Amino acid sequence: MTHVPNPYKETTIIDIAKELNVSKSTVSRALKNHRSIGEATKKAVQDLAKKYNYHPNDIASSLSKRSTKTIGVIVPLLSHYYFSTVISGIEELAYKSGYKVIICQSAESYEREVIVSQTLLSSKVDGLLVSISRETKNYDHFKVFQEKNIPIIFFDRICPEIEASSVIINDYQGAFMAVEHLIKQGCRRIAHFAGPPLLLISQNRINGYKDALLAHNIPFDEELVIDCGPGLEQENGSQTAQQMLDAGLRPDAIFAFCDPIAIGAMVTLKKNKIKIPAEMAVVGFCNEPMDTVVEPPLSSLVQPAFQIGETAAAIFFQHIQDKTSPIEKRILSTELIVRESSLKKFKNFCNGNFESKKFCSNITQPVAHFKFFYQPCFLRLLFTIMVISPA
Amino acid sequence: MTHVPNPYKETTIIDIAKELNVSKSTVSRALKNHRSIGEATKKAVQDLAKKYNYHPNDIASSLSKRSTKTIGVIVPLLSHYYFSTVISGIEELAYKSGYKVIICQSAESYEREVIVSQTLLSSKVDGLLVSISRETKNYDHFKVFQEKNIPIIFFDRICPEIEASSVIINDYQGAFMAVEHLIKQGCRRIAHFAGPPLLLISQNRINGYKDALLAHNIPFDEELVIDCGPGLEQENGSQTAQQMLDAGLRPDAIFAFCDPIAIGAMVTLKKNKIKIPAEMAVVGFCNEPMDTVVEPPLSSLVQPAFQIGETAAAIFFQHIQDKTSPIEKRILSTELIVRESSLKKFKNFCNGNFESKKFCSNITQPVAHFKFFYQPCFLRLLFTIMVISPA
DNA sequence: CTGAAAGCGCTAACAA
DNA sequence: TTGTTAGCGCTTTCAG
Repeated sequence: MTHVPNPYKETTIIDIAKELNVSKSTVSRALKNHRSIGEATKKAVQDLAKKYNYHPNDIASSLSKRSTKTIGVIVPLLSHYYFSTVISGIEELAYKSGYKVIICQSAESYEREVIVSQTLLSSKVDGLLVSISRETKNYDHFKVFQEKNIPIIFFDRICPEIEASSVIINDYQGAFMAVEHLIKQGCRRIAHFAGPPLLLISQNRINGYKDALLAHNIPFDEELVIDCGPGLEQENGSQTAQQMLDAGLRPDAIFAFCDPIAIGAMVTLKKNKIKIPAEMAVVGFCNEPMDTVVEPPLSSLVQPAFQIGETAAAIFFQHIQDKTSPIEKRILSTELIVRESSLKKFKNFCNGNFESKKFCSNITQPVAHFKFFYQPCFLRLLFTIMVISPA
Repeated sequence: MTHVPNPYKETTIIDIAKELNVSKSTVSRALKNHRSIGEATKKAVQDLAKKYNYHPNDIASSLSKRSTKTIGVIVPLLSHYYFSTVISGIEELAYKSGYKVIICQSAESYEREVIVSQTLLSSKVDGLLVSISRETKNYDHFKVFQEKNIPIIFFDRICPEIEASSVIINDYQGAFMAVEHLIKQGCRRIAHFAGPPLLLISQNRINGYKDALLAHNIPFDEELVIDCGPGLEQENGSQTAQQMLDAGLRPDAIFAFCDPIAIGAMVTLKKNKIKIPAEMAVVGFCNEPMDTVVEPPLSSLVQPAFQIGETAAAIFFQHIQDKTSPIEKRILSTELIVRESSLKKFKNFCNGNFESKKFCSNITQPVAHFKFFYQPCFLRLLFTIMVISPA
């Protein structure tokens, strides 16, 4: 009597085994092309699997292998270009290695971060890649992973308290370059629209900002470091800029924690008829696509999102391939993209080669090559500069 | 002799059961607060679980319950604001119901779409939410889900061949409204930068475009429907616009398939010193944040991404709660947001109330209320209009 | 080259 | 209120 698979039930290796009068181990092996299985049975099994539209049950396999081939990812917000691009980078590598990716958002909430990390723990992810929420200051929910020997890699917004692998960019250097660039443009009172104070990246950027001033003998003015409050969106930048103006502050440049804030600030400045960059230059951070759309185009620092994702994933694979592989802290260098929003003097930029060293005099780390990333912007820039600020 | 849990092994309900001299079923029940368990044992179990840092193994539970409490999502690209926002909507509902979300990108590739859907099948997702890739024309990989009674809900880019639930916006109506609006602005030669031809949304938008022309006795000119080639990015819009100009075509308006294309086109127009909207008006589709940043701000049609995600998830929950619940095809209405890029005549917009009926004369579906969505843009618009095109 | 059997950790029907 | 037992579908040692 032939075995008829129940149409309301998924076909399993047992169904195939019965039909072929072999054991389920044989089927299991045949299905994954195990070399110790005879060609004939192998083919028979595979054909029947196809015929019955068999799909392996990864859940069962995970349970028995004690590995889910899944990477958990926690980001603050998915709808930020930066984070979704990081995820693409992670996914790309994961995909190539046959890993799945479960993505969770903390929505910038500590509480939710704890909950989703617990979910991920229960889902038995093989590893965790995280960029922490801006509220997080207790890290116990991450320590659990380490106790269970689940590799955890932080990216961008890393965790200061935990000894774990991480991949970040050189925020200090980026901020330093941006501010030094502004100084070379002739700016002397440079405001910084700062990021969420708990985040290391915010602190590093402030430090880069301060040190660049210091390096150029410009006194640091506490008043010019302005907190943008909670939120990293355009409206926060707009509000902060308005508050600044209302307070009678008139810096000649703004270095913003991130691009949306910079763009929001630009909106306010334009509304107040302040000329950018002539009266106030602006530099952002992240080099988001929007930067080339706003007018004038926004100078910014590259955060190689895709590469950051890839790197984080690569470190994860390293850890699971070699359980003893040491913690790795990767620091990617950043790059300053100069666009019109911060370009007061035209002459500096005409001679083709830029001395990157000049831009980063007292940074020990290797310096990113200073170059024009987006060709067309240079052309447009020529044009616009000559028309708008003939200086 | 007390049972000492192996530190190299996760604590399981068995460990707890042994230590407490109860059965593992009791532990299992106590852990989920089953009412038939005595308060005393319940507390003992829960305390010990905490002490041992017990975390349930969802894999085992899934296997035994034959449900993973997981929703699979396939989107073309994560790094599009639209899709990541849809996912946020899905996640929000999923999260509230204790469901996980596995997100996959097809990267606009048919081949990859097939592979990830197979992965999701093997992962035993309880349901699948999909927006298909622009290459997809064979749908067998989705039919498998239906054969296995796994609910599948398409959103935005739905699947014409499969009888499944779906949530889309009224693309036809949106296109109609956009084009009618342009006509009311005095435009007579309106070009359409069309989307990927395989997608239903592209076709619907073309139809809306055609019918609006028809309704206003403007002859349809094949030449003015321009394919943007593969890719929905800014550069595609730029190139297409340049090709159009090079071909000697000078429409007085462009209605683009999506915002990045519209913005790309605007860049080219500006480069060619064509005044927007005076010489050429532009309307996009999706109402992305960038629209308010570009100059002049871009008119567009709202695609309520978050709500689309929520709705798709809601339909999924409906399906799993009631296996027999019928297929549901939800059509959300869209809304035209008028900004400066398409506002040639000021007078039309001064009297407070807009007659939405006028804007959608021959559409049977209920019409979205035509209103200003983004207040500040109206103010800025007043200002700019008066300065730039005093008409 | 193939099979038997013992799990992986949890659930749930049935029994007590 | 609690325990017994039989799985869920697959992997993997060990034995043939």
